[in-house]
Amino acid sequence: MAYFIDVIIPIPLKKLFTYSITASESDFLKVGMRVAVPFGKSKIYTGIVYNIHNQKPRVYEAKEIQQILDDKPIVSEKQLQLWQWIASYYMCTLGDVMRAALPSAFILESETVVSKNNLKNIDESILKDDEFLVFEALHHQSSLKIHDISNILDKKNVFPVIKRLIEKEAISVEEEVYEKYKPKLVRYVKLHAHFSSEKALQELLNDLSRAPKQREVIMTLFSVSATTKKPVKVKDLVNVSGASSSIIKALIGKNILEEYHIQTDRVQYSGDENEATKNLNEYQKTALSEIKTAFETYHTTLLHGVTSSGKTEVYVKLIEDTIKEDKQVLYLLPEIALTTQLVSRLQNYFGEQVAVFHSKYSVHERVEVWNNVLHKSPKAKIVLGARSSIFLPFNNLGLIIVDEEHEQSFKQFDPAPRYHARDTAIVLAHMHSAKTLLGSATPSLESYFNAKQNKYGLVEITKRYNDVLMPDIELVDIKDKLKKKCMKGHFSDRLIEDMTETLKVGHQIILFQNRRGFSPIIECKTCGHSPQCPNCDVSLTYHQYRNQLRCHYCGYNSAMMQDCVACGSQDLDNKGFGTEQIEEEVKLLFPDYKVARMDLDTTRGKYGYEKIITALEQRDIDILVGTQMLTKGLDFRNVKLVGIMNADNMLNFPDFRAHERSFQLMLQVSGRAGRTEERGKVLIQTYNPHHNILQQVSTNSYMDMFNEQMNDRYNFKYPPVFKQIKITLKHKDYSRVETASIWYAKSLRQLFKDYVLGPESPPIARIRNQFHKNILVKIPKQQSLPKTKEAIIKINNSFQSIKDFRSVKVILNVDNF
DNA sequence: AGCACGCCGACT
DNA sequence: GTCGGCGTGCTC
Repeated sequence: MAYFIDVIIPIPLKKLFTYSITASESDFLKVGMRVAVPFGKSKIYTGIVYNIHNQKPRVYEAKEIQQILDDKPIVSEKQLQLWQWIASYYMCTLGDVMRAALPSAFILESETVVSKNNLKNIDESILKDDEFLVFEALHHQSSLKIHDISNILDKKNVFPVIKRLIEKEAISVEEEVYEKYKPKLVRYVKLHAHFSSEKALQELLNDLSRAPKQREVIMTLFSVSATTKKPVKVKDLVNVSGASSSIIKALIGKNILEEYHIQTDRVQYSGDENEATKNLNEYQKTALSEIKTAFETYHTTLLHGVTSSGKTEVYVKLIEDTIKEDKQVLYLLPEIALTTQLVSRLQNYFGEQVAVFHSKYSVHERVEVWNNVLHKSPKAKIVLGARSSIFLPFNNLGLIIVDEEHEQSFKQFDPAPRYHARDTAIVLAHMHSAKTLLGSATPSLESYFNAKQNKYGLVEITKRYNDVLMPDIELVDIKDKLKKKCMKGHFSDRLIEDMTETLKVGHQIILFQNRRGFSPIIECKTCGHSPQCPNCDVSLTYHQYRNQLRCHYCGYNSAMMQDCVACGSQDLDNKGFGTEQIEEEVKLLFPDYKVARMDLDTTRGKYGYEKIITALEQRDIDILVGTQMLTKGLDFRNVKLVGIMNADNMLNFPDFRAHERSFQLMLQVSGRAGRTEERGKVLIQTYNPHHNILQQVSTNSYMDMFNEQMNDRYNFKYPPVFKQIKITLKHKDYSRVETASIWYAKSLRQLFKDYVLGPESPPIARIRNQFHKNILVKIPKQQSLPKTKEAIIKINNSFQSIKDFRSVKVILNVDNF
């Protein structure tokens, strides 16, 4: 009997690939293990075993696998089920899901390594210039990677050169597979076994009397191991004894000390004993018992609690209950809200049972968390993580909490799988018969709608913790202020007045401006020219601190010019404004206070974000200017005033969710004001104070907003009333995408009639030199979603088979909001 | 996604 | 006449 396996390979290809294995390999292999398989002419990929069978492929000869990489599955059957669900729901391949799901250290790829052929003497005169360069380099270095060679030759396609060198038998190539994960080893020392007897030890100490330093080290080793009663780390021994590591090396060399390594976790929690969880107030208690009751009927419950109502404490109680039953908890948060603040808060209660998982962790750290979850380690009973943590190998989930449920960053937009972590989490919970709790002060319309439709349970907390009042929100009409000449730059007299007052009593201020950089448009006052990105259809944004013009879509940058490139005039004007400019103006208005800025540009790096938060907490900052980063569930005790510089640019954003988002954003920023005792103040500057959303924000009326927005969604057939799939086509040639998208939309219309919108060019029609076209398919509730997707896939296949359209990139985005 | 193959323009 | 551009097709 012949044996075969079907394997998932991390490339965006629909199919699984079949490889042949031996009988003994088939005994050993299990679904979910990794295998290294040859793919194409020369590549070796990591594949996940999807199934094991005896069906010989008919039309091709299956290759043999190269190597088995695990002795136990690293992916469980439940996970593969989830992968399958994601692939079919979000219309992508299993390979796409695999790429997103596994820590990159698990996905080994081969690299071509070039080395000199020593078996033959080469007459260097037969080599051409570039061939000689490579050959020469191999005299200095035993092996070269493709990347090195392209550096040496300074061109990207180096394969022809390599090919010729192989033909001349000057070099040989090999595919090398790297294990990217290396366990972290810590060096320990102990006394060598032959000094275990009293007598031998005495002799040793006598022998060492003429080497006092070494003797000292041995004595220290004794005292350290006597006090700690634990193995002694080389590092500790060096620290305590004050001896240099060369002395220890000498002792190891003389076989007096023995060196050994123990694998340790890179991520370690070192903290105090666990703190008892806090007692809940009346509202929290009610909420908790309501959630528990809701869970008896519903798999998923929405907790709608106003900002600063103490939702976290409620979560903590639920977590406590779940781990008492010896089940795992997944606590999902938007990436940016995963701060030390929250992590340490949870660690105070649950100590080292809390594991953290997010994108700023190194590949090594991620592998360790993965393994801890897989092996049901007590170190990973509670996983606190960003959206990708839904892929961890849970085997016994009891509860998933999705905090800040309304955050759009739970949805992955760019590479496939374009999944929504909140929705995937609910599916994941189902698979484990676990419960999901969604929490937010400003729930997304879809979740609140689901709760209203009785699909989810609904629990509300309407009071803030300690009965602090909701902040007082005031709208400032800047159109009026401009007319009356009461504006200083972007600041109204009202805002300046309140800022002065707040600073005087020693409180802090947050200013919110939803746009980074200094000013989005530079315009020549003489000819009206404004510099554009060469790759995208957008104006370049001026960033003052580097005196640069930058594109926020492709990252293009150039130095700021002195005069207009079109007419040479020096009269350049800034239009619009960003965080940088606000920061600048605040510094001029309040020169005696410390001002800082928090946006993408100031928070790069692993701790960039935390530095600012800590500074604010320690009151090293009086006024913080920032983008929406500020909104993410942070607890700033001393902030009493929040200023929203311009509410209009977000309200006018061309997206059906712009109003809902603006409401959420403004209420969330407002929530930063006055979180303890005193009531906070919020000033919203706007040209249009009568806008319904602004009225709803100022009166904190979620229900009004919900009802009004839902009405629009019914009328205009938008989610959550309708489902939708967005199809984006990209190509560098405009007329090509245009014809392609017209063809695509026409085919869709034959099936879905008026529920197809477009094709339309998005507001920014060209990004990274690719022209975009969007088509939107709206799906009424009664229409089958799987069947709709099938039909779209069919159309997509016919599209791909048209020669002219093959080069057009198609992106399918399910629930593109 | 890679990567090879194959067909056309611009250089020695 | 070769080198190297990228359009096209395949990968178990």
